[in-house]
Amino acid sequence: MLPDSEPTPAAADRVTLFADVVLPLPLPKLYTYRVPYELNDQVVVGGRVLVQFGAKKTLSCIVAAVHETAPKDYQAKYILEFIDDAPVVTQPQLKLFRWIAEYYLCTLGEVINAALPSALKLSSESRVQLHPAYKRDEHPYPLSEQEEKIVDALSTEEGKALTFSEVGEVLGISSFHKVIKSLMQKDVIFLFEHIADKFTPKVVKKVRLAHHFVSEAALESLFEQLAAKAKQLDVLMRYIQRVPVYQNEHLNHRGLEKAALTSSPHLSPSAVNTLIKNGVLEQFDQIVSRFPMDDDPKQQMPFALSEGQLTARNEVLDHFQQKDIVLLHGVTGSGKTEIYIDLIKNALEGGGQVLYLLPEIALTAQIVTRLMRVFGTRLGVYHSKFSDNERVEVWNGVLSGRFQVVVGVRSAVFLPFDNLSLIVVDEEHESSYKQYDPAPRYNAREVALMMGTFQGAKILLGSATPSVETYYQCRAGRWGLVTLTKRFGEAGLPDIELIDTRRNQSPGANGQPKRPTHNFTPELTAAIEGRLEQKEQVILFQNRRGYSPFITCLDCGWIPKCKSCAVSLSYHKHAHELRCHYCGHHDQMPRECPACGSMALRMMGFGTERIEDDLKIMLPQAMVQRMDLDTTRAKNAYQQIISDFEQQRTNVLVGTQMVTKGLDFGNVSLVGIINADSIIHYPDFRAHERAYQMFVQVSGRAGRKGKKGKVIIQTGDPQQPIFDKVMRNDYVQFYEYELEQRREHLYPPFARVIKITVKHVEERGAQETAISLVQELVERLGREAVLGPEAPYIFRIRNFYLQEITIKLSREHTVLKHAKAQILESINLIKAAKDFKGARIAVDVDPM
DNA sequence: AGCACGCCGACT
DNA sequence: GTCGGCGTGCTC
Repeated sequence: MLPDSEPTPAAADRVTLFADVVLPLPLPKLYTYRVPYELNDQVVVGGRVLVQFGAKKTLSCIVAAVHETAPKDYQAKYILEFIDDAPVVTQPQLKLFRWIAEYYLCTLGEVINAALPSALKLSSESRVQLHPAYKRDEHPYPLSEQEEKIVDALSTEEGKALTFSEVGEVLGISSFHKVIKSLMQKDVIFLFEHIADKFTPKVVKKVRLAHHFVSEAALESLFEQLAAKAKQLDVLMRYIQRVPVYQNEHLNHRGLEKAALTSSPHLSPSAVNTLIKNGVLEQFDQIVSRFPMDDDPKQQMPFALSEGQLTARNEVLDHFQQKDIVLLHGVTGSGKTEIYIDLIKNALEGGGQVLYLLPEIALTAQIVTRLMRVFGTRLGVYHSKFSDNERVEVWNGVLSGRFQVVVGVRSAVFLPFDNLSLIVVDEEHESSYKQYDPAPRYNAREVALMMGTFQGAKILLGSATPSVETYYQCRAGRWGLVTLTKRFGEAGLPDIELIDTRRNQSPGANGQPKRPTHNFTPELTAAIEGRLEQKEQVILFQNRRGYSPFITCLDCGWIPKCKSCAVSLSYHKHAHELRCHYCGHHDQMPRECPACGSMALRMMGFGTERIEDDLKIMLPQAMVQRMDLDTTRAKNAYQQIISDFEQQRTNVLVGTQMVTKGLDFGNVSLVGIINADSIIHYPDFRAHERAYQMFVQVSGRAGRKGKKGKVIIQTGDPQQPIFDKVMRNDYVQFYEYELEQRREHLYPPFARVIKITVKHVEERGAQETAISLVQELVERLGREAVLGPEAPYIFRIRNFYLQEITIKLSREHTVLKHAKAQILESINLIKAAKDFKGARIAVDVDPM
């Protein structure tokens, strides 16, 4: 920066820079601000700046571009402040984010919002301060009691400032705005915006021996002085035991965590404090990483790949010579993880970064621990249960090069990699790679593929049940394919048995088949019992949580429904309440029917809670644990359940989808699917694919480490062709059948699908908006490309009525790009028309 | 997303 | 007569 006194350069030399910034708001455009001349050399693309937006708001945003073109139609405002001197978002990231926004039809602001840990998004907070001209004694207006309190609080020191919430605390009330307003009118205080970095480093309290005691003589006399103070002596002894101060004064300087002295039961915390007070120990703070650097890195676990794994690894490497993308199709339990680890090591030796993506739920301690053992502190983990501060540390660790390997869930694709050489996408078929609700509705697998292209990285996709789209690319020869057919350690694939639940059904009073009243067929019960006797473990899969999906009044047929969604309320026995699984609304369980007063309320259908309950009654010796959304909400609950099952403290695990994914237990010999029908009957072109994947994946949990497992599938319709393919374990046959279906009905991979959802508080509003939107779309894309509008099965969620429009497009890139522009145009047209004001329109590219 | 501007009902 | 409801349009 130039000092004020220096003459400014001649006008001709003086460049005026403008910065296009991304605001953290869902606005379609970038906004152009002017760079103050003195700060020209400070502006950095990817750095954060502070700007005034609108009349009131001060926002921090990311600089996306710097140029010299002054906007024609308006006067650009000045950038207020530069926050970073180095980019927080790198150039490769910006390029990727732009691609995401373009491909998934959302704004760059939405991508940035999803990408940055919220601690990197600065927030401005209003604060108040005493007016510099205010003098208490000379002030003309009288102040109220509350106003006096605020003035007192602000007068404690020069320039003291309070946030709004602190003002609320001082007053002890929450309605403080009036008081602030009045004080401002009287010119007692003024308001200003304070920008706070939300990231807080982790600090530990440490203690060390005061400098002048670090000698044998000094210590001896200290011990004499403390001879009568046993508690203090204990503390001191422990300290010297842990920190050998004689050997190395430097060790004393590094000190010891205070907690190490205060947490032990026979050491007195107050004695520690007394020592600090008397100057024997010094207390100090140290900033530490949330991911501790291991002082002595654990031994690298040497492991040898089996012959089959070795061959597969070499095949992958061979393919990488010509192709950038390879699918590793390995049956469950074939040991794909070891191959990944070997390839990651290989990639790291070449000096590049590695990203290892996992679907949300499979990110178990299991895999992380295995990777930790090999990669030690070079490994970063990025996970949805991480706190914001932890995320920022991983982000910065990638930027600084500390983390060369990152294991993470879908949002890990946003991390600031700039030199990726390998991306592993494990369980590539998983739908949790696709973000559903807030935009950006991206698929991390697709983003990873694009990232690979941009950074020249190789991509390894892995799955036992690859998505049809992926397998199609391999068959077409564009991507490499490596197949592992043998299970690791000679374990055979499990036997699969179908049990017909209809056969077990007694006919109802009028001869009609009743709803199933049993969730366990005798075959399943006997099998579970048999396995428990053998001290083996069992996994039961039921795709519904809660106790029962709905309840009904036997006298009048009343069924409780959610007041904001078109679904019945599920009964949760544990909480004894009715819950909506779509909006979270919950009601008390009624004692009697609110419609007719009858007491005959009956639970209908079976959720995981009920399976757990019934099993405990049927087989009291079984130790049953349930794993679903309700039991895994706490931060470590998931891990706890897994480790209990792993250590065989529990022997039956009942759960939803969670139990199907990536878990790896040695002693499970039986897997039961309680009700397969609910999985198959789903109104969606991917229903069969999803069902196939789910059955094969959950079956894969049975029988490992040399034991042959068994799978029991309960269904009311054993003739379904899908069972045949699951039982033969013939992926290729499934694929070919499914591909023909897709070809015939023109679905992916033969077409690209874009789903548009129109939401409106009124049913008519949703319908009319959707119809008009379809008209616009048909005009631009042709009749055959546009399907709908149609109300989805659950046609109302959170008080919004829904209408869906499905667009099918040719895969050709230029056509696709053009079509997306047309779609945006249609939507903007509809949004601008005032008849459709209340409508919200969401676009989902490649829905899952 | 906010927030200001603006045009119609229930209050002093 | 005003206060305030929230519809719509703009923010560099």
